[in-house]
Amino acid sequence: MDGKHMQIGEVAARTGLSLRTIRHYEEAGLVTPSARSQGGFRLYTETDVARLMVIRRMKPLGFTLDQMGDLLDATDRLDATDRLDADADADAQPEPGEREALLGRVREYERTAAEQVERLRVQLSRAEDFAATLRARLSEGESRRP
Amino acid sequence: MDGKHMQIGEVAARTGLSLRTIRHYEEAGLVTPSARSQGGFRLYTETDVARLMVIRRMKPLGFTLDQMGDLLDATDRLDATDRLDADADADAQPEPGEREALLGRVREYERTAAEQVERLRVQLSRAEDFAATLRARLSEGESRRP
DNA sequence: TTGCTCCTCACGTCACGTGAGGTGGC
DNA sequence: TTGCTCCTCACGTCACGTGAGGTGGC
Repeated sequence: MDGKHMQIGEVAARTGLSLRTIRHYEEAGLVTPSARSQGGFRLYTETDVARLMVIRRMKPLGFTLDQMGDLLDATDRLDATDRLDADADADAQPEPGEREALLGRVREYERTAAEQVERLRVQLSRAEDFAATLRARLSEGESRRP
Repeated sequence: MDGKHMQIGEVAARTGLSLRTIRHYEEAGLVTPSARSQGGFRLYTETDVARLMVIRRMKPLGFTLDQMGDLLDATDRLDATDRLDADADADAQPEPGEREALLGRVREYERTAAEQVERLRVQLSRAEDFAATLRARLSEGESRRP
């Protein structure tokens, strides 16, 4: 542990994800550890952990792993073209249409994300409603035999 | 359709559940249709629909179907003992411990329901957080090439 | 008879959980 | 050498989705 690379256990503790889940995300192509030890242990960087945290934030929105992978890919590419712009390396500019296509993909996800937030709000209010009903049923039941 | 019995399609429309889901809940022992037509069509009453709505309200809380069945069973029995009390039919009183046991079970579910509501709140705020990040990323990306 | 609704298998899927049996590394 | 952490299969599970092939009922 040199502060640069973490084993999967530490990553799990920090992200709140299970080892199996982290490995599953790797199988699904979402987050590949930046390195492996000679013995085959997965070694993660802060960047890897950040990526896992993004996924964790997305999960409640009900996206499939494929969709999350697609969105991560789009934002990665967008970041890459941004960096090319910053470098002002005219020869390395991406194709003119790509940037717009990427933004369009991300916009789509932003739209459905907003929808899913609404859906979550509905679920939350339903859940609160249910919890209140349970409490009412309980106090009613408890008052029957004082 | 005489207003008393509904076929599964109407129940699905009213509850927002799929036909498959309603049948699945039946397999799991949660809601059995009150009757069948001669041809084998499932026929539901308003009570059946109400039960399905309860399940729908519970779903966001992340209970398993088994737990929902257990809770529905407990509240059903509680309602039954309440009705016995009301009838004042002394011979038909439930065993003395049963009522307390049932209330205990319901209390447990009420406790975890409250916990899950908290969990949902966390998820909602994470989701909002993520949606906001996406929006920020988008307006940043859009302003790069005006 | 034609449609639409429903029926029962039964296999598929998604996101992991859960061992089984084995090895790395301080 | 002992522990603890990690590894790769690989099967299991939960809550349904999705046909396949067939029938009910206005």
